[in-house]
Amino acid sequence: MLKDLDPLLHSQLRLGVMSLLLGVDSAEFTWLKEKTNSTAGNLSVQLDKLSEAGYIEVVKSFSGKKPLTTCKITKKGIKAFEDYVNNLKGYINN
Amino acid sequence: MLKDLDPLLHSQLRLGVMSLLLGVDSAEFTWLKEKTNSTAGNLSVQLDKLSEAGYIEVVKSFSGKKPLTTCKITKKGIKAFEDYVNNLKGYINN
DNA sequence: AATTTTGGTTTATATTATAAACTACTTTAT
DNA sequence: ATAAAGTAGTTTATAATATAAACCAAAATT
Repeated sequence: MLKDLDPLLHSQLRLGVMSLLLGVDSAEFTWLKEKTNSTAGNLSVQLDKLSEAGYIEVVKSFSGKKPLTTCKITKKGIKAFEDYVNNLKGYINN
Repeated sequence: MLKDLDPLLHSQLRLGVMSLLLGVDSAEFTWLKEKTNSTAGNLSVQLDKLSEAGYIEVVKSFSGKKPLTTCKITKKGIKAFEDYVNNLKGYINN
């Protein structure tokens, strides 16, 4: 039967972020912004949501004197992503 | 690169409807309601949206004296679904 | 020293999803 | 015959979500 899709992941931008984070050790805000083609505001909000869900870890530091936001997917995030993909397959495979 | 996902299909209920319709010649409202586990109101609204986009065809008739709503996916709908799935793969494969 | 750029956050608005309330008719029970 | 319950939906109000506009602080550029 059709399983429910995690609403936190069923969002183009958040799914894009998670997909990108799966492929790297960690990623900077500006890199994610470029890769996802999003606005800074939108990305900021969505990163917060993923972070509050424990799907990613966000570290705010400085690169010299400029703020630097770095994101990393968590174990919980990887699991959620895998579950999401598995459930999604019920919708798209056949 | 990550392609945009058709917002009309990127919705659990509408995607579920389309997925179900792909597997049958046509389907009744009540069958879709059961299979998708949705409320009648929500389903009604989402079927309208799919219909207005030309992704499905909705025929309202009678079964004896009871109203009968029948849905069928269109060529345009099949194409949109296929495109959606292909774009989605960019997010979930790797 | 004014302007632009960088790297964001906050907040307001537009869009979307969902459920509650309603309509219209039918069937069943009294 | 009529009241109550069921069927098959639609309309509308509300809750949730996504998105962008406005903003902030510091740094770099002209």
